[in-house]
Amino acid sequence: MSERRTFPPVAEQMDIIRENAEEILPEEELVQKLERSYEKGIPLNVKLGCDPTSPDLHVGHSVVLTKLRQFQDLGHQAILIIGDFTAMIGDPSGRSKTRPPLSLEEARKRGQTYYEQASIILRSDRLHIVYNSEWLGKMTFDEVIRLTAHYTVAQMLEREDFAKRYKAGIPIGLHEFLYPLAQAMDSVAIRADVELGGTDQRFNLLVGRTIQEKYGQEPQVILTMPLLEGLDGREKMSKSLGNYIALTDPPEEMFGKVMSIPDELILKYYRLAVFAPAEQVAHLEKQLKEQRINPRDAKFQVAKALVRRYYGEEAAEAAAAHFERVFVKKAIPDDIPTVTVAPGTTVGLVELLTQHQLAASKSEARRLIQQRAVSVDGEKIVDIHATITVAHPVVIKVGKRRFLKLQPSA
RNA sequence: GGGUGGGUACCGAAGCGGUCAAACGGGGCAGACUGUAAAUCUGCUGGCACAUGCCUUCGGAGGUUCGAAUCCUCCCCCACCCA
Repeated sequence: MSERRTFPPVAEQMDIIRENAEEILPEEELVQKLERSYEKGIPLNVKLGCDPTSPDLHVGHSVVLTKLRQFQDLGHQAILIIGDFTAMIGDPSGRSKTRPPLSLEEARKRGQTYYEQASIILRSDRLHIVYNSEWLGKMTFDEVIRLTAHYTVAQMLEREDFAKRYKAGIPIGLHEFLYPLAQAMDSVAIRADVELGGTDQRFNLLVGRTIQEKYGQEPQVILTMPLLEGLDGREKMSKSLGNYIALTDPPEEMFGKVMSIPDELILKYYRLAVFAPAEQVAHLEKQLKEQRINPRDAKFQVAKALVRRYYGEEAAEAAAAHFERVFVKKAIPDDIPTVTVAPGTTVGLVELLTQHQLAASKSEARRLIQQRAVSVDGEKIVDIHATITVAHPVVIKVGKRRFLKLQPSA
């Protein structure tokens, strides 16, 4: 922390920082902070808090993580706060439901995974990881009371999701009011200069400013990033809604998921998930608008770009080829799960589907067969009593994307 | 502490003694179609057996009844209003 760092000129930094940002509040303060940092050679503390409730990071998280990475690349100090303590509260931001709280231990464990996955995007130098139980866990009751005295119920109810829930008669746990305050204490503890978050974090981030001031610090600047809709195109991408692309999804999966987003989201994904340069986004937008490119092809391009970002060129090509093959040409992919069985074994199709997780239950397996979703070696099977004898390799297909190969053991 | 309205399948929400595995919507899955795992249309959507059948489910525990998601008792939980 002590060695002097050099930074690009402030104007240049601001251009990068503004890229894709939804809101920077207040922008002039950020410029001042940057100027001071530039002159003194001291990096800004850029905070990102994460709630380790769901250990799987997805493309939605990547939006704000990428912004943090940009700060790192500019020479600033990223501070990733693992909210192991706050996870016990369960952040209600943007949700209309109370979240199930987590034990400290469990939160720690998930925090570790979070960190591992975040480092797919972040660089490991200029990065501090801290657990907020370190300071929040030590606060005494009277310290907590003093903290809460800085805010009023009416102020808390300004937050949209609280207000909504209150109006709708949906419970709000008292502890949930403590969440923004706890998060604000994180900013105090690490002396944050800037805090990043999604737009749904706006309120919490602003509380940080107020509280920092109350504790005698210069308030942080807040920077919010747009929220990325999930695959359904309506709800925010989230694990619990299952509409997400995980950072650890294999290339083909990633590709396919992008192909399933509604057409209207193509550009947004290009911008926020791929973080493509503004000119390229503009170019694609123009092509789409003038109908010089088929939306399918545009989506194809975005899907490829996303896979390329995480897995490189080769994987991107392969994933594209796979998609082309399986979904456009409806052929069989080259690498499908294979089970070896004793040659000549005869099994009921229904049993087979359930045994290998191609169907959740026998009833479902039957339903699938009746709905003409199951084929064996390219032949639709409609008889629920069908059996299969494995004399040579047999390929079973369920729906569009579930395959299984039965291989007689040699 | 008092009052009122509630707790139904993955979610929302009807049902208020048999015709209830439970309307309807969302979600999910499948099929058709297509430029895609988009959109649209159609079907399916507790489990087991499939021939009619059986089992589990409507906050929990008991009870009434030939028969309960529906009635009664106690309990737990939630919201709102009053104090």
